[in-house]
Amino acid sequence: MITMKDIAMELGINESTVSRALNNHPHVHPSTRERVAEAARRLNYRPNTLARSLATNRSYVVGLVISNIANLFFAEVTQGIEQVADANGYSVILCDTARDAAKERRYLDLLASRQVDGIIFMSGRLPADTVAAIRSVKCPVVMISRDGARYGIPTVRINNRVEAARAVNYLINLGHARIGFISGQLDDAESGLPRLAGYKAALSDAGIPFDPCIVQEGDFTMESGVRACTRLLDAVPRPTAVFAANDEMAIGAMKALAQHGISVPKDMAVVGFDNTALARVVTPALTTVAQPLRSLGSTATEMLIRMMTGQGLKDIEVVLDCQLVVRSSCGGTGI
Amino acid sequence: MITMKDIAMELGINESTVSRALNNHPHVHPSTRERVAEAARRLNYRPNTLARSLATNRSYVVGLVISNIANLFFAEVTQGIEQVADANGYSVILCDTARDAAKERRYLDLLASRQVDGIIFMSGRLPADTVAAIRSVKCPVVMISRDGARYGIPTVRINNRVEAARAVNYLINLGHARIGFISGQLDDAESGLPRLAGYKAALSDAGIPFDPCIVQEGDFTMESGVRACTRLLDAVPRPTAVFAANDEMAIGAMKALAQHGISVPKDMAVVGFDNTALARVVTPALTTVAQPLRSLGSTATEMLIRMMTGQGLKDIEVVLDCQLVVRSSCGGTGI
DNA sequence: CTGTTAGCGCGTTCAA
DNA sequence: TTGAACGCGCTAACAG
Repeated sequence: MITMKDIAMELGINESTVSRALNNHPHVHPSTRERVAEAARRLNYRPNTLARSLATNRSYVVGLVISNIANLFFAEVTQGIEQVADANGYSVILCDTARDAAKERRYLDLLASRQVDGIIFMSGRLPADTVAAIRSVKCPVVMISRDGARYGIPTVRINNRVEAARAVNYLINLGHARIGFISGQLDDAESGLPRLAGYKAALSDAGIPFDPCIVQEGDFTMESGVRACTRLLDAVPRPTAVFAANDEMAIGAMKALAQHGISVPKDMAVVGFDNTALARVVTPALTTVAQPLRSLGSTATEMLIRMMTGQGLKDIEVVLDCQLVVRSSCGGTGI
Repeated sequence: MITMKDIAMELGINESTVSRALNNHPHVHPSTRERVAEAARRLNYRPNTLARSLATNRSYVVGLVISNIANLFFAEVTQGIEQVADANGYSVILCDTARDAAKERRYLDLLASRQVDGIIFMSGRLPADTVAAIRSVKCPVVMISRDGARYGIPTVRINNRVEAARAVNYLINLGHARIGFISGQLDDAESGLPRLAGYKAALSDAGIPFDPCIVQEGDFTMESGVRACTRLLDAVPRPTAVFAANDEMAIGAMKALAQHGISVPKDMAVVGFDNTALARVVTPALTTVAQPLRSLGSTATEMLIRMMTGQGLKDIEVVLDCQLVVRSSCGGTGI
């Protein structure tokens, strides 16, 4: 490995002069600056970021703690994060926790050891010890789609209640009065309960009575969507539309409908939530509440950068809007 | 930040003794070891990995250069990589190149600056300057699904020719004699040409003449699959089966068939390639050549670790097998 | 078994 | 504008 010392010796000057020249410090003679640059090029010098970080106490690395990178939701958010991080000179260390709370804490510790300048967290629930682990890391942390603001942790999220209501209102405006709902786990304080609440609120605002018989709990998997929808089909009267708390369950619902020979959207309208690539790929293409996936990532990263550079935040919580993307599962044209 | 020096002073002993105790070196008195451990716990000591890496010249970080993390193919491979890396004490720096060759080289340079112990590369083609950039990084590199072996770079891959033939043979055994093919870009030396070659070989082995009219080139996107399949439907005689070089195009094909009222698999069998989550989610669920996605990642990482720890490799190239997963697009039962 | 010394590569004083 | 000296936190070599 070739170091600053090497190019200093090569030029018969001092190491610190090399450092200053390479880092574009103000008071270096143009000629020395040029000689240093030339020598660096010629010797194929590569700065050692580790040493620099140790000396400056800034690593230009951010940690990303995520529950499942093979899930399109996280993968798309991750892309937004990586892009903004890189554009600002930061590298991203990827930590996939597989929803294991112990692993989450281990990763937080690891990242602290690695002297990351900041952390983006979007994994798991927030029990007391996880919050404690986050606090014990001394660097800035931003959360995505979690209830971090309650603990004073800067957060980027959507308003799940409002966005779920958006979907239901759309179905109501389409003329549906009997709308089934496939929820996620109701102990999920983010995508579970709030989306159910939004469903209820929209019905209530429209004067439609709430019928628990046409609410089925799933677990965000396609298979659970199949089962939940199958149960919904037994309800009397049978719903004319189904809203699912995420796309995978909505897709499962469409599978169940296909099995029963029920045509979408002629006999049943289906709406999902998230708008990962899955939504546009299924047949018929899925109408869905589109989360701004990349924006969740990029916005969070921008917040984190402001914090890492000591610029401070206007708001501790940023709420982004979703958009209803109408596709053929609901009367749109599809691809 | 609390350092080894702090806990050394606290205990009135020497810094290096602390280091040895913390690192479980052989010759330390059990009692001092315990006192050090206790003090470390009490003071909430966290090792500074940066400093350690600088001193030992090993960072326990690997770089991952990938073209698109929001693509399920890469996301699933990435999960395999991260899992094995973490299990062996390595962290992963994620670099998303967006298929930009300049960005690839920039990232390689960055990773070298960050003193990564190794790199996994699965992005883009391999023009001379990319190969040069890879060589100029002095750490071990492993490639996935690329023609790296030709340049002496250890590689994990599948045999695209053989695996494509596997799918076509399956269709032939099902009784199909007129099998359309939707290829990827033919200038893709990995998933393009070889898969076409496998298609041709399987036909030839079965004594079925090759008809260029029922081969259409796409670009691996769903939309291109729609267009290609639409063209295939005009061929006379019309194919009874379609094989697409990846799942997205196969899904596009199924969309086109649905638009034309052609029932899958009754009137047309469809087979794809890759087996990302997309394949099991579409309706009907897609029969596909299943790449061992996580294994590609984990195997590559295991190779890399062998290299980084100086254990050497048996083979410079590891070829993994695929498996045909039969789902309802082809006569299977689907979900 | 433990202390001393030196050094990893770089940034940053403080003088000159 | 440059050089000399020191420190970042940790590991390693050599004594003792």
